[in-house]
Amino acid sequence: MTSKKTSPSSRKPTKSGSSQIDVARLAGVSQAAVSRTFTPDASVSDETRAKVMAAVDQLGYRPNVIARSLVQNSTNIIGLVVRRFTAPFYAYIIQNFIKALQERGYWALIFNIGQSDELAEALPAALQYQVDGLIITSATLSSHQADECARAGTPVVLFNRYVSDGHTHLVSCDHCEGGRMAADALLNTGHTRLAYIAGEEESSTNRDREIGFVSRLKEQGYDLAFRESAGDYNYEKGYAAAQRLLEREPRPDAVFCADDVIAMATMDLARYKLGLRIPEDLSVIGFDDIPPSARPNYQLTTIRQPFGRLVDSTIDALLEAINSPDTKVIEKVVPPTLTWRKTVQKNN
Amino acid sequence: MTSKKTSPSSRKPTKSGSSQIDVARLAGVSQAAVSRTFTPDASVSDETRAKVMAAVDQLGYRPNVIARSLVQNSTNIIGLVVRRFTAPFYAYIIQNFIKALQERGYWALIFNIGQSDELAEALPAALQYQVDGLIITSATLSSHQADECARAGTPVVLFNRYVSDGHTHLVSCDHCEGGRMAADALLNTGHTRLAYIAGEEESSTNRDREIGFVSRLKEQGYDLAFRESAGDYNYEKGYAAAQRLLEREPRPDAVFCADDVIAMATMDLARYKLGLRIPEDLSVIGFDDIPPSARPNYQLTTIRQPFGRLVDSTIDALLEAINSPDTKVIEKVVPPTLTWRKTVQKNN
DNA sequence: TAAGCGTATGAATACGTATTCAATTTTACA
DNA sequence: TGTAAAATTGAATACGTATTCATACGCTTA
Repeated sequence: MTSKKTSPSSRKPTKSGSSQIDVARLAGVSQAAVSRTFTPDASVSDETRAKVMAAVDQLGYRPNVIARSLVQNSTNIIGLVVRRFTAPFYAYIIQNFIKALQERGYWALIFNIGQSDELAEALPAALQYQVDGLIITSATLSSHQADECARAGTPVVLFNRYVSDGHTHLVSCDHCEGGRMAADALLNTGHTRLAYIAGEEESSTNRDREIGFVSRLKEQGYDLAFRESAGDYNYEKGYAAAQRLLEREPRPDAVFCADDVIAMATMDLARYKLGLRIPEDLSVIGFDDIPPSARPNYQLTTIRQPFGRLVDSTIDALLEAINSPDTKVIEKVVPPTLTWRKTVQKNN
Repeated sequence: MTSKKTSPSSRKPTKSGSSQIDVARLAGVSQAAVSRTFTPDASVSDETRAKVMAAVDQLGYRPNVIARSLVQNSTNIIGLVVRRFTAPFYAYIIQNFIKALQERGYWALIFNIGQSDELAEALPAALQYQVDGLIITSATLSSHQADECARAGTPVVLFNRYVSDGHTHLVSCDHCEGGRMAADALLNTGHTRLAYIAGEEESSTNRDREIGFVSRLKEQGYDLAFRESAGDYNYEKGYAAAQRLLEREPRPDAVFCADDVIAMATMDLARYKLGLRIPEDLSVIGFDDIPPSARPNYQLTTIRQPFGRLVDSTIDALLEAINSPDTKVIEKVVPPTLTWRKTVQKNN
């Protein structure tokens, strides 16, 4: 029983914790035996396993996942690049991602970016951490960045950004179709003076929603009579935009808001500042169907992004790409649905 | 130039990416030289650094942080154990944690738990990932769990849970004091029939807020005339609790809600279901001061938890514990402030 | 009892990096 | 120009684990 190797007590003072070697010594077996005890389907006798576990308990040993990751070339960590963290829709999405990943044995390393271009800093960091895969929400990958990921062998799935370059996996709600559904909902109920309040102008989600909305109006022989821009998906800015919109004469009789938060701001302004009745004096339709939209005093009619399907599809796509690296590019577009509540006037 | 060592192309097919050895070969230097090029303050000549960087560019090499973590015994990852992820207050807190950590060179590995007892699963996972430290929100650490962290040498800071066992670092808002402030605010404005709507009964935050509120009432010679419980920090349950509360006769003239979400639900019910005016017919005071409370149609008077100070203090405490492991137990209690808006009647 | 085969085991090696140590080169100063 | 000091370099080693390979063991079957 030589003691040439460093003992736990002679390590750096910061971290204690024993290794498989320590366990092996105490149990009177080899380090390999300890490793096998923690490896499913490995060949270990009940006897050695028992000896090992006894030593494990005594030392309070816990496997070092970092070391395992190094040799197995897989961390079981998924990088989650995230913007607009506190926006209700994304708060739900992110939580669902994390939960769904955990259920499949992965953990989420979060990269919070303020602006889309901060992706340039987050991406290298994620790759250096050897994440098994990457989910990017609300930001676009430049072709250079996509290359970097490819070189690192790290699969990426874009969430709710549609960029069909034939190289990047993506899962997105069909925002364009959602815009069309909103148009249909308003036209079929007899509205004629239609308005759109935009969210973040630079985002593809905003663009697609507007394109779908306007193109359907044209198809039916209508024009977009009013347009205002909040400039961001944000209650305060939405409130201000609604104010600019509704002080015009004549007023629109229906407004499609780029998301539910803006829609709620519009409703609050219309009702409590301008004294308008909804939907009698003004119809409002939103996008997302976040939980607050169902509250009694909103009862917002809105285009629903199907949370669950979006999250599941994204994770499925990512795991597929991880497990079969040569899989062809996945571009999944999920249709939204219309949640009909009480903010669109029916009997026009 | 022997080729005994495995070349990148003969590795597992899943991940490519070159190592320092590949770079060293191409640059005609030793692996140590490459390592030093990426180590701040290491001694490398401009010449070799240049050769190395050229090879790095050519190969698209990127350091493997996992391998570095193994040898340096430090991952630069902080585990963030989180509940009630989508509650607005926590969404903001979590985002701020992540941002503040990133600014200090750390990354957040998220562990989402549904119930407090799921900590039992999350904790071992976090420790196995060799996180440098752990922040636990809205959940309590059993003494056994605290022991496990101590054995692993992983510092822990509890956020907004007060358990003075003399062993666990913690940072918390002074919820008890917040309750007292709410009581003062209502009593000083002449209210006499006071109510409390509880949130999650099992949580220490709810308990402390109520204790502070009630004890101050007693001090001033008043009793808590009404009590209802939502059972959770949640709009729908808050709405239902408010309904039970406000159908009683005589009604309270002021209600302290365990958090802003419940307060908003109470306001909505009172105004739009019962036709009450706020604050003329009913005063409402909340807790947290989340951004929506400032919206024009709420203008909620509320006890503010100082986001920034809480987050900074928590991270300071954690980094302190990481860098000087023998630091004595930190128990930082941050006082709340009163944000006076328009939901408490003044002229009684 | 002997042959045969599956099962258990430990030694050795690899993963990609940082760091110590000794040797070498360069610089600074007289 | 010579010498001491400083800066640079590469070989070797360590971090904690999984895994290959060869060996030793135990059991079944004839």
